[in-house]
Order: sequence, then structure tokens, then C-alpha cells
Amino acid sequence: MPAIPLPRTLYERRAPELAPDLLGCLLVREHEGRLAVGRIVEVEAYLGEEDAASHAHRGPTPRSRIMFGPAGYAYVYFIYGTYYCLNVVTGREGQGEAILIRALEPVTGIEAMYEWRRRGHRRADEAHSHSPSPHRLANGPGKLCQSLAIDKALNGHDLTRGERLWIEAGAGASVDRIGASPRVGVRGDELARSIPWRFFLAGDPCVSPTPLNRFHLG
DNA sequence: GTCAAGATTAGT
DNA sequence: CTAATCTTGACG
Repeated sequence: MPAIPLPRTLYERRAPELAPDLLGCLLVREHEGRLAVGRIVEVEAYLGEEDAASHAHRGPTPRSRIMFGPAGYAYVYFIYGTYYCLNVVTGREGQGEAILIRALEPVTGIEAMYEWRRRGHRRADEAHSHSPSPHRLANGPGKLCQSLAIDKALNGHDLTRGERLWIEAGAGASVDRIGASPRVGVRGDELARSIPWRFFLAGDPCVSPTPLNRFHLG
């Protein structure tokens, strides 16, 4: 089956509008001759300079410059000295928008995901780590990147080419299953902390664990 | 150069 | 609740 990645025009929509439509789509990773696929069950939208919670809030910097480029590219950043997080750049060039992919339901290549995740552990973690059940393999942005072997080498990667890493249309998500809540772990002004730009499949076991899961929207 | 904070996670 | 762990970006 040929890869049919989402086209760049689709990524050119505004992040808060596009974000809920990514729920149910498939994130595909091709690495070391193996294929791993996960269904997107949780995302967060970030805007540019007007969004106090966004890495683009203070304009283009060496880290955030990818966000200000054209849509359809991966923005991968390193956080807390340990984890990577994956975003897709959206909107028009110069706006600085992106969508953070926060959680997946593993679909294909689960064994590869276990292996890649274990490899991503630090030594200290490895001694105590045991294989989690599949629904906890990618139920958070840091774990998702471990399980798909995503690191800074993929920062700036073109997601529309259908190689190494891309997104494909999936079955979609029925509107009545889409939950919305404030974004997890963000600082900034009251608007940034309260605006409901986290979208998730309500009740899905692969959504990241947080009290915000009780929020719901039509 | 220095320093505080961070779109996280696992363990106590 | 807190430690782990190190990049980033602001400031001087």
C-alpha cells in the first residue's frame, strides 16, 4: 500500500480549527526498515506571538523558527532534559502556529514501539522499567516520541513526503466523542491557561492521564 | 557567562 | 508531591 500523506494545503488551516480534525488520523513512522502506526487521540493547538503559552510567543528564535516557516513540517523540541515532543506546523508562513501531538492509540508495529521506547529510556529508568500495556505506550507527548523513535533529527522534517514520518487520513472521529479542555501544563496569562485548545477522544483509554479529561464539548 | 524555567514522566 | 536532567532564551 502506497503512503498517502495529508497534503500541505490541509496543514495551512489555523491550528485551533485543524486540531480536532487530526483526531482519528494515523501517525506513521518508518524507521530501521520497520513501520509503526498510531491513531491520534489527543492534540493541542498553539498560535504565534499572541499566544502566551506558545514557544512562538516571543517571535522567531533558533528553537521556534520552524514554527514560523511553511505548514506541513515537523517541529520537534527537547524538554526537561529527558523528552522530545512532536508538533506539526500549521497556518500561513510567518504566523508561528503549530499543533502538539499528545497521544496515540497504537495500531501497527507495536513490537517496534516497545523496542524503540525501551531504547529511549535513560539507564536509571531502564533498571525499573517494565513493558506497559499498549494503551500506555504513547499516552503522552514524551512517551509518544520515545515509542516512535522521534528526536531532534526529525525537527524540520517534511510531513507531506510519505517517508520516515507522516500523517494519513483515518476513520475520523465522531463529533460527539471529541472532548475539549484547557492545555496541559502551560503557563502564561489567564487566556492562555483557560482557552480550550486541547482536543481529545472522550473516554478513549489512550488519552493522557489528567484531571482535565472530565472537560467535554459537544 | 550565568541562571531560572520548562507544551513531562515515574516514583514515593 | 518531588526528582531527574539539560536545552533554551533572557539578561548583562
